[in-house]
Amino acid sequence: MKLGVPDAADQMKTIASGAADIVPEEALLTKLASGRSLTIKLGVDPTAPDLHLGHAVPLRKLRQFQDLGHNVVLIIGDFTALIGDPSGRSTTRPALTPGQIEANATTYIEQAFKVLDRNRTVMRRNSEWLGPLGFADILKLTSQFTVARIMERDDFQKRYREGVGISLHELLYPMAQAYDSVAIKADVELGGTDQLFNLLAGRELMTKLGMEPQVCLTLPLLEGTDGTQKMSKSYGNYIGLTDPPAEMFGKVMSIPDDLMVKYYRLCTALPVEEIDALESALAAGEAHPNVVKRRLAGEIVGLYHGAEEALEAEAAFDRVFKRHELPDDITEIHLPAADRVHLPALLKDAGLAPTTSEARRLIDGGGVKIDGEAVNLPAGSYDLPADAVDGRVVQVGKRRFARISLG
RNA sequence: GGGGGUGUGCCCGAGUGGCUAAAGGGGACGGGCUGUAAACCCGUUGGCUACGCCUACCUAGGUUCGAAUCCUAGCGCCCCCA
Repeated sequence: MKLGVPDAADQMKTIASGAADIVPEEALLTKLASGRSLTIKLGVDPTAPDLHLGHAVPLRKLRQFQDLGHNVVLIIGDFTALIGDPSGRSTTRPALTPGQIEANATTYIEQAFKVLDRNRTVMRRNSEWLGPLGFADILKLTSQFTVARIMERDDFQKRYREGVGISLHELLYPMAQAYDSVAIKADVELGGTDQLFNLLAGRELMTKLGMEPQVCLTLPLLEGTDGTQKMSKSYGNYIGLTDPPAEMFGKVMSIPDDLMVKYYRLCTALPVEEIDALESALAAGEAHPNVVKRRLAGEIVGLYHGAEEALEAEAAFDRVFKRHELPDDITEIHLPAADRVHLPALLKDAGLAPTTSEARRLIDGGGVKIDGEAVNLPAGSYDLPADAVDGRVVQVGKRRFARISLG
């Protein structure tokens, strides 16, 4: 064993931590034991402009590979984005315009390097090799797959059975992704559990073309802050990599307890043994969940913003939610002067409520405070004298604040 | 190519001429409890400076004093036959 490079079995321990499935495990062990630097592939769809912790899960796993001395090829699916990955989808994805794809790719790369090691990362775009393929090439490739095989896929089956439309081009997605693996000669490909089919397609295609097939490593999907649905911007349950520290801390604190260990495994850089210890302490009731969750939030914020910011975020959290004081970074909102202020309009203008109707409901429901005092207005009246709000902090719910200044 | 269905609010889903801004559920939001967790209880859930007004039941027309509800055309989706 070379100095500083763990042997295959030790590497395996780190790689397997948090992984959902490794197919086949022995093949990975063999590859690791060969001693060469492996090529680890991750394909990403530049469909969303902002990355969140869910996207970071495979990136973290890639980082572990890098730290073990392997090389990562990050494939921007600029060409496959034209198809739209049908994985986990109940309907056909809307196709993106090339402009959107470019913009998304740029921000993706920027954010991905918050996690990845630049020196061991190669960036490729799959338009490089998918773009030049002609119809004849595509026919040749499609002949490697059977309809029955493609239709084995859960989501295709489901959609077919339920009569939800499947566009013909969607059937080609797995093949396109498989060809990526061929193009870069991948040793291992990562993906979410919903990607297993696509990953296996790559393995099959490589075998058919006489190459050493890639190993498929799947990672669990990360549930969002609601604890049930997978983290996604469209569900509004995501924790963004670029969220400000205090917000990030708060969001982590709001995840269900049951999810803590999973988050530790998939979202932090803590050693496996330490996480195992935390898990058993929690199970035995020796550790208070709140303490463990605070640590988790601190670790995650620290990862993206630094240890100092993490401490500050925790302090800010305590100030607002434990001692019910005001946060220290309240947005200042300037509004034109007036003798009397119509509160619903003010809430809307200050961005504290989406509409005046919603603002009224919040007021009626006791969800609005001025300088910590619940606003209690007689029915049908929503006006306040100017000095009742000027220079004061208006609060909606527990986490929306704004300091108002008129003039 | 032919025949038959179906399209409701964030989602599911009632409603088949006026009493419907549209039952019920889910979700979401606000309040209580708390550890900004879960569970539980309560309330809200189209817009509007608002005891009223405006816009809404796929789209465009039409019938009617009056339509989400009836008619016509179009669009989407589904099923059966070929």
